[in-house]
Amino acid sequence: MRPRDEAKETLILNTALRLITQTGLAGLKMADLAREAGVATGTVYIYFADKPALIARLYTYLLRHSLSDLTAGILATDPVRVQIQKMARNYLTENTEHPEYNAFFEQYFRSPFYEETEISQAEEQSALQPIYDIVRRGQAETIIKEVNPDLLVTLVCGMLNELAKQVLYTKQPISEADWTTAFSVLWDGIKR
Amino acid sequence: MRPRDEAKETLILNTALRLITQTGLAGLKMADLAREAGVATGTVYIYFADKPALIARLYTYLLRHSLSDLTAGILATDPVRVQIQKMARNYLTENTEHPEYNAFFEQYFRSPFYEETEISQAEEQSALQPIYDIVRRGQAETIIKEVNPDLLVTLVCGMLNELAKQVLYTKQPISEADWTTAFSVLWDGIKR
Amino acid sequence: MRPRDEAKETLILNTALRLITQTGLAGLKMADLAREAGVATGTVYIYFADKPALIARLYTYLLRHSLSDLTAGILATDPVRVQIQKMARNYLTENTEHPEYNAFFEQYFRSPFYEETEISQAEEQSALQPIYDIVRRGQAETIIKEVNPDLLVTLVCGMLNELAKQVLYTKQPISEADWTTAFSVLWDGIKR
Amino acid sequence: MRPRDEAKETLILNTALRLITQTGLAGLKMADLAREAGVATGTVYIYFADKPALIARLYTYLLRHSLSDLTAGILATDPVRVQIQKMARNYLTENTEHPEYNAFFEQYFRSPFYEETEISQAEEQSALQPIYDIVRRGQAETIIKEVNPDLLVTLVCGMLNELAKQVLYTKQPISEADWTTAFSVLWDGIKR
DNA sequence: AATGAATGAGTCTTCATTCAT
DNA sequence: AATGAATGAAGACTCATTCAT
Repeated sequence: MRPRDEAKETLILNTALRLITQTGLAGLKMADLAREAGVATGTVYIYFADKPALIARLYTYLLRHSLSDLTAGILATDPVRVQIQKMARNYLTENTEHPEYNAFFEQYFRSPFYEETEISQAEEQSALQPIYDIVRRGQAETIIKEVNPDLLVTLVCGMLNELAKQVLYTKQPISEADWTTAFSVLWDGIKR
Repeated sequence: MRPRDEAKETLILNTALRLITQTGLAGLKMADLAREAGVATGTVYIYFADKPALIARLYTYLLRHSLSDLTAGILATDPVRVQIQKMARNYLTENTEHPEYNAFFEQYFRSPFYEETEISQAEEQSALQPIYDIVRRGQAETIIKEVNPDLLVTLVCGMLNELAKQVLYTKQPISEADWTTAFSVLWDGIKR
Repeated sequence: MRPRDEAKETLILNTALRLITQTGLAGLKMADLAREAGVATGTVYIYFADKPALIARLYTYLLRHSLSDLTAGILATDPVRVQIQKMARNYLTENTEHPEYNAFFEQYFRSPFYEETEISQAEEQSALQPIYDIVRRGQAETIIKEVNPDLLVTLVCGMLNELAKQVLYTKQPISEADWTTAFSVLWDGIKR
Repeated sequence: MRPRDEAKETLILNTALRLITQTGLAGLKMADLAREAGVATGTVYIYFADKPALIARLYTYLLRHSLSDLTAGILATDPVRVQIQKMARNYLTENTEHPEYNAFFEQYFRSPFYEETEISQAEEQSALQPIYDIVRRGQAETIIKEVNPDLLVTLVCGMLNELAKQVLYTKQPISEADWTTAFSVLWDGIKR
């Protein structure tokens, strides 16, 4: 017998993401997905129980991959300000280079698929953990405002998300000058 | 022969908006819409050629009706900081009390319906005009950072949008303490 | 608007029965049914929620029609023996002339559709009521064995069902001589 | 190279019979059958060309194995009445304890699988031979009605089949009192 | 011979749109 | 203009059968 191809699940998920980016979550058709992935329709149903299950799996899959290298290039010896700057830049880069991820998330939360599934909030939380860690460290060092970390993370992510959207719409990479400005707004906003 | 009922068109649009907020743009079914609006299915097709036309009409309709009260309560004599605080609060309230608007827009841009429409960006821009006006005044008074206003508006709107989402997801109105904190981040970020 | 055609439901049920007789319950396809009934596929779903609902409805429909004229030609003044003979003959005729009914029932009870549905036993019982009535009268007149009526009805129906099957398989109507014999076995079996 | 495993074929047939009893002939899925039998899907196709072949094989298999013990416990010295009573009891027991047989046969004849098969009626007839033998003896001894034996056997089997069904549906074994009653109806029906 | 992943034709069901009233 | 029954193309999912290992 043919061994169950572990890579095929990933192949299907990536193909799904690509199609969703092109045609929207609502436009995803199982037959298209199968054809694009180079498998038969039935094969998709070997790996995923049904369409909602596929979408839910795609969600957790992207969650794990989207924010995975948020800490890239950050040194433990970096001062808090530098760490936050690097991480913010990573976050922006991630969102700019993989706009599909956010595009999917936004659609998913508004879709009929969202309510149906039981997905651990924990997973979602853990992805943002590195951000919380630095915020806490900054507060401990009395560098960052001593307020609810959830609120700070919300505001900072909001700025970066909107910035990423802007980059996407204008289709122009952000200039170094603009990035410097943006980070100064971010940092002045959260520092003590 | 009764004339084409203007109020009925509005009724259908408002019903559509409500349903889209509940079930998503993709989940909107013409039969549901008709039933909820209290008319027959065929009647919807008297006022709108087809589903894409309905959605496009809803888009322009909302564009004209959203963000309308951004300047409410603002006095010309208020100092810049107060004006911005009031306007930010208005913006947040608007987004929190009328989440349908953003919910619709977010979905619309990602949907297959978007490609089909020919609508001027200009209209959208004008809604944000009061924000630009105050930013420029603040810069003239050397109170706000002397940088690209687009960037500032982007970052500020990003913060407020994310905050509004938070309010919606937790279904808890924002506390005064949190609002004070949020505005301090916003203001410290943009002030000179 | 077109008024909802009351006869269409019956048309679909009768068409379904015909197709099931030809191809078996498992062979019934909704598209075939629609085509044969001369309506669109979707129309079937206006009158019946789904396939199981259609089958369940067909069951109660046939139940009501199958044993409806069991008492045809029976006079209140007939003696018990004559009443039973007439009713037995009616029952046999019914089963012979409408073999589809029994064919459907037999398949229905064994099918995956059966378990799913909630159908009142009461309905089923009431169809056999005329038989029970006569049995009770016969017992009251001390003409029929004083035993559990359920058992008597079971045995008598068993004889007649098998006889009907025989008629169907041989495709020969039962001779008067055979009927006389059959009824003598039936009557001698239940009489005191 | 292992030889074609005779026991495995029987295992598959018995598993098929069990599943058909539970879910109906139409509900039998080859994948379920394989799993329940503890073999791979493909293995089933080594022993049987396809689903119709499997069903046809099951039919002849059951024909040979059912109704086997109809004469168990019957002594040549028993009077006709006792022989018939014992045989009727055997028949009832057989049908009650092996409802799968009748369940399968009833469905098989109605199914699309039936048309395809070429099987001699003769084989079926021979199983009922012992019943015919006793009936003839009873008629020779002028104890049983001097009528067409086919008709008598039909009626008697009809009673017993219906009784067996009753037992199955109520899931209660028949009481001795009920059996006595049932046999009295049977015997009074056929005796001179 | 045995395995079970893969296949894809075949079904059920939905829903935007039409049309007779 | 209004109605809602009817339409049928389109899409999700199943399952008998094949085939690479």
